[in-house]
Amino acid sequence: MAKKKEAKALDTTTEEKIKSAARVAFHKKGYAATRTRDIAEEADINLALLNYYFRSKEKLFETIMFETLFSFMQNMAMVLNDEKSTLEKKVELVAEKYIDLIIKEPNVPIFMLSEIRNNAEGLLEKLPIKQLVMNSSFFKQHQDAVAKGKITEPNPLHFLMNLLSLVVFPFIAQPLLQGIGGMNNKQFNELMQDRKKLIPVWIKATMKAK
Amino acid sequence: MAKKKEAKALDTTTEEKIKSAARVAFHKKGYAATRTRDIAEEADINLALLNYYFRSKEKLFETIMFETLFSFMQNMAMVLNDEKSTLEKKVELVAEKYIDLIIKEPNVPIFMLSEIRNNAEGLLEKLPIKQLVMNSSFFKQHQDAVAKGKITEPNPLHFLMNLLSLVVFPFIAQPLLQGIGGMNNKQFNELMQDRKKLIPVWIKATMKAK
DNA sequence: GTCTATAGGGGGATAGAC
DNA sequence: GTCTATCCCCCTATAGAC
Repeated sequence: MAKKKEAKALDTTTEEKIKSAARVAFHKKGYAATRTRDIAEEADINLALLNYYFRSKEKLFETIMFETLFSFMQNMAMVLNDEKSTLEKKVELVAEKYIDLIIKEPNVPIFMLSEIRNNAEGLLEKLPIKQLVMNSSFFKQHQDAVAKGKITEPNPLHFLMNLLSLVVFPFIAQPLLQGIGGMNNKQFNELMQDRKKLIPVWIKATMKAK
Repeated sequence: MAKKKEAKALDTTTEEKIKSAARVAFHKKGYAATRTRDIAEEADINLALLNYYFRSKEKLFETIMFETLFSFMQNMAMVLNDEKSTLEKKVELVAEKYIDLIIKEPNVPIFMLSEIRNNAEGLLEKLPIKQLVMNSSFFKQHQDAVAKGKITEPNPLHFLMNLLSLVVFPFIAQPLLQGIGGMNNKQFNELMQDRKKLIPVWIKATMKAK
């Protein structure tokens, strides 16, 4: 008793150091292309320690993957289930919050979606993502708006897809878009900042479109 | 002289068999997670032959990657540069054509974008993607429309991003969306079929939004 | 808990016969 | 061109000292 909870400041415990290094590596290169040696080196510990703490590369990956998915869902849930905000406000919040979030961690979306694709059943069945979305205030408000004739397309999945598409896709295609537009990272991020304001306007326009 | 161009029917030459198997494997699992042994087995040839034809896994990958990117760009160029179609018509064509294309090969978008991310400079500098888009009829028509006050947001990159986002992203997030919506593949594809008609309507709505 | 050293296996590539 | 057999490196995981 003395070692376990000492360093909670910035570099944290050994276990946390390993997880931080693993998170960066897995998010950047995915499971297959990441080597445990790189993680150990980046965490500034020995390779054996990694297995001491996490038993195997796969277990370590599962830990990181679960935390990444969980954090994503938690953020999502917070916005979609806020009973006090209108549907329009929720759209604004999703755009603003996720654009900020992804600018900080631009590799997370493609990482998540790639790895989910490799292991679809396994990963998703453990998290109650379906209920989270289908029972959300967001979905109820969408149904109301459809009933009142404020939204023409009745399928809420299209609405959610459109919102996520406009927010997330540009980051997934970032290198391609920078190639097309001749932009550096700073210019690209400025473009994404624009979208915080633009996406809610566009989404609103699609609601009444026919 | 007699072996090289005999089988052009369906299963094609040995080289083509290897490429077909490699294409499927790489598209599905990416470079790192694909084993040359799997490709050889799937192509129904010996592992040594793979190296005889392509010298290395990496060279084989580059071949597949280049062809995939080239095919994508060629399709893009054909639509964006058709001088005879209006901007609205081009939007319709992109939606229709790419949704059909991606339903047939649902792994290609995330494959392309993942691997581009791993090797951004190298892969994109070889293809004239910037000129292709920036000099396209599509971009000129967009500029015209902006000048005539028919489109409020003047940056053509936003326009292109929005179109590609709405078309491509749902496929990238397919397993997640199927999880949320409780859909099987057939139901998902039907939803994508809807979008062929819906996306042009939505895009048109965003043009005039403010 | 942390290290060094090494076992053990998998995967890419090649030698050489046919 | 195509095969079998094999090399050899690299990576994960573990044994065992401290």
